[in-house]
Amino acid sequence: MIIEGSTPSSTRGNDLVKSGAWSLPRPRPIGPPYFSRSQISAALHQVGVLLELKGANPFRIRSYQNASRLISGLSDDIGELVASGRLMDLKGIGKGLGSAIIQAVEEGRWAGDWLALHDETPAGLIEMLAIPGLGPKRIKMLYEELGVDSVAALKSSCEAGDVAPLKGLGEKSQQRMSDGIELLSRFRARRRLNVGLAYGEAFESRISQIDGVIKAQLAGSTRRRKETIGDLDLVVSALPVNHEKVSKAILSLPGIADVKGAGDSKISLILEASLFDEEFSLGNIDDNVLDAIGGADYQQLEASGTIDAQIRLVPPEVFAFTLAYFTGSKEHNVRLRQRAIDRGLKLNEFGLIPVDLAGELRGMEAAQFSLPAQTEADIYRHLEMDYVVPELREDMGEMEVQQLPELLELKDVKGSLHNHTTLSDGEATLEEMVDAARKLGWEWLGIADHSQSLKIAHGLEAEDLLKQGKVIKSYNDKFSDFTIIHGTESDVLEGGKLDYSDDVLSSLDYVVASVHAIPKWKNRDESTNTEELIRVMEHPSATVLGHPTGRILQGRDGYEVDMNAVLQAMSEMKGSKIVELNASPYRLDLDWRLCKRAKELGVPVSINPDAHDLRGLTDIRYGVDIARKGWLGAEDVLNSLSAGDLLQQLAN
DNA sequence: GCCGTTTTCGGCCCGACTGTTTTCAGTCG
Repeated sequence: MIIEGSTPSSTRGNDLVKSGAWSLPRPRPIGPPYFSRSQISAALHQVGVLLELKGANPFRIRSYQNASRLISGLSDDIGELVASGRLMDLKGIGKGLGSAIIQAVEEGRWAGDWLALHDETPAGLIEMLAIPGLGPKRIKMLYEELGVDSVAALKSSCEAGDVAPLKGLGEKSQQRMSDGIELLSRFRARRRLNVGLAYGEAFESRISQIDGVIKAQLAGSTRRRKETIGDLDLVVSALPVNHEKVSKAILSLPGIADVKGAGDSKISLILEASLFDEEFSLGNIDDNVLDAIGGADYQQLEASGTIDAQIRLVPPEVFAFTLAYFTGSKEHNVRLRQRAIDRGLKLNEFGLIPVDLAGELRGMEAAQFSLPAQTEADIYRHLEMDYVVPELREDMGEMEVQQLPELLELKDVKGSLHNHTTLSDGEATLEEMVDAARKLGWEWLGIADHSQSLKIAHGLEAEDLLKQGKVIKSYNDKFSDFTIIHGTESDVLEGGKLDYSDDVLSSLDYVVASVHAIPKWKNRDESTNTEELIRVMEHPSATVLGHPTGRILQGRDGYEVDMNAVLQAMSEMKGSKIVELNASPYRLDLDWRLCKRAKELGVPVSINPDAHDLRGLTDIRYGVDIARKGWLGAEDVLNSLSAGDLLQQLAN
């Protein structure tokens, strides 16, 4: 496979591989456009992987992968982009890819060579890419030499000893493949941000306490606060004289299930839950979410799961460079290196080195000529840039923008709107939830229990909802230092209608409109869903669009919906229409890539833990992480408002 | 397959680790 950064590669835990949906997407019945942006992106990705297995030119493969990423990150409508002829203005889309995409979008037909690639590649080869240590070149060889075309066939070839005699392989490689197949059967998908942070912070803390360690810092996608984490990256600073000792100490820490490799500067491990002092616990999960991620077996599965970790051991003067290198996304790092090159400098994990000084020297040897950097901010300063916080290092505009925004912080949060109590499917009473919110230092709390139609979550009858309103009013009359704000999470009903009568709805401070009939919505096409969401939000009482796509991370994809169009429509509606950023680590929906879009359109964001118990309120931290990643500042979210200002805005 | 203020060909990031080798290929991030 070609060289990859810290973004998920085609070889590991890819959704397309996992679901077995490995064929080119089918066109819509009517068009153009016959394909959506995400379908085009998926097709490019697939073709890239198939080209790897065929042994194509690595740079050609990279073109497909770059294009896939480029297309998936667009905010423009793909149909419009094609129709207006702007597609080929994109850097990375040339004649070849451009014409293939145009043909697909305008005529609903994939390029002939793309289809041929699918036909000639056995599906089992794609499956084999998931085996650690096995890449496209060896898969190709195994297929050509032994006819191995599936994981099962590879297993028997290993057992028969047919693999070891092949050129470039041996007993150890054969054993490694056998072990890899065994590992595949263990839970090895990407993990959600909260799980990655739990492992990462615990491991970081353990390494920090090792004698001789100057500093240990979590890097990688966890530090960037991606919604899911492939593996952990840690950078450890220690004097070279201590490296051997520190390395030994790391390898003897608890929680290590396996050592994949250990050298002077790099240790590669598999961690398991025995890393934690206390028993690994998930906290309360609402039933709706639990269903989507595997039901009752899930807790067990999560507790027996593993996570890979890479540790880099470096001398102190190199630490900032290595930290930056293993924190930035591949794309951000490419841009940074280019910026360095433009200034006659070479940037890598060892330093920022003037090209004319280093000459032919490489790696650590060249690093002795590096410009000095105590912190990452020093590196950005050398490159004549403002410091870019880790969350923004995604090449999503941070390299071009004149001034980076001042981002939201957890301390800016004064409350959150969407939370549940025991009246519907919560685990804590109204009073308990309010106490917990006060302890977090909040000034207000929104209560939005489920509405009557959602029987499975004990949705409130109108009468009970109004009664709850009276209890809340008497509380608010009694206390002046805290305000409860009364709403509902109204189910979105057939035809884009809201639950409860208009009278009942208009008596509330706000209404979160949420789709729960996920199977039905997943069975419909994008335009129907998009129209229906827009129709819901046009209801005068609808204030907040709850978990906008219904996705459950690592559980199910959301329904198809053009969120750009929904946000655009919301920005043009009368009154205050707000989009939720659901802070539950199982959802993190609105996606961070769309937070930036909401900000540009002036649609306010409400970060909501959707708490079903006391601990659930603290999920707000993941919402703040994702909001920061989506470029949001305190002024872009409702959570930073005082209760009075919030009520005034909701009354609009 | 893409790109170009070294522009239509030749480069496209590159270092660590492993297992196979005796100088390197494959994998990984």
